[in-house]
Amino acid sequence: MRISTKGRYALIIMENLANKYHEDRFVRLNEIASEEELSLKYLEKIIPSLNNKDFFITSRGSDGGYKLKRKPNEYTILEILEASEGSLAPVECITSNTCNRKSMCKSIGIWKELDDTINTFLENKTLEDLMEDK
Amino acid sequence: MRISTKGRYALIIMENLANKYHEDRFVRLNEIASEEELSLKYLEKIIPSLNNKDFFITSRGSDGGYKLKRKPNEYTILEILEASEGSLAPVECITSNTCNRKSMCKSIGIWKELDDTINTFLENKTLEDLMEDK
DNA sequence: TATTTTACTACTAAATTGGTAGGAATTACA
DNA sequence: TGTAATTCCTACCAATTTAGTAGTAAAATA
Repeated sequence: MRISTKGRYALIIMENLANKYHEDRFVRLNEIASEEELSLKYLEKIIPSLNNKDFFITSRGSDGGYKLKRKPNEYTILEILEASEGSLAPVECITSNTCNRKSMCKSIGIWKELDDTINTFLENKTLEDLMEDK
Repeated sequence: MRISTKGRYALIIMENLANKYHEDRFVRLNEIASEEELSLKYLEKIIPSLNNKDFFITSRGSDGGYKLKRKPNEYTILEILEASEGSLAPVECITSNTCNRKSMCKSIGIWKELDDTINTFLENKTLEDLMEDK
């Protein structure tokens, strides 16, 4: 039941930007990639899912880059992970309703409670909780 | 962050046996497979991970099968899922220690807390919570 | 000895993961 | 005006994982 690199690297991108929030400048993705020792090309593939959620102010072209739109404590870890990974639900049937064992399933109650437990935990953590100067 | 069919079907096998616990007989895997509309051959592949953990009394040959060794409320959902899926830790570094970003990682604290949250929840649910007559 | 069942090993197709590669669009600046 | 820097977008790919199937050996019963 693992979080993939997509979600983990998304958190790293966000945390990197959070620590530069007060600098109020556009941060190049390549700066993040080299500081965090990650592939620029792979980060480029992860960032649209975050950008779609309106997490950033962006600027293209020379001297372009990304900065956070909101204050770090206004992003929950849950929304960052859901944006990058999709739903964190432990079983598909919580979100999709396509399971053909549904009528006979005894486990669904536990899966829903587990899903709630995970979501509640991650909803109550924000980007600020990841920051250095905390 | 999904539980795979291995874990889900393991829970189904255990729940099926739990509901027959009072009958005190060896239940053939084929009986479970047909009642639960799952492949016998696939269940055969899942069951060794449970059997290794000493969950069953087994008997081979004609009239053989499986029965639970303990009472249903003496199996936690956590131990069943860990037996079938392996660790449920949301990131590998919680169990393995091989991550090369370890010194710079800001997220590890959150992952550990999440892991604890999940484990605590599943430790406090037992097979009995899945049973019909509850 | 024949049948039934667990136990064990090998194989496989499809999906997912974790990337790489290349180029178009946009902007700053010399 | 042109060049470099950067985001944005699409296509590709190798390795791993998932979700099984197939076949057979070993054990127990009748």
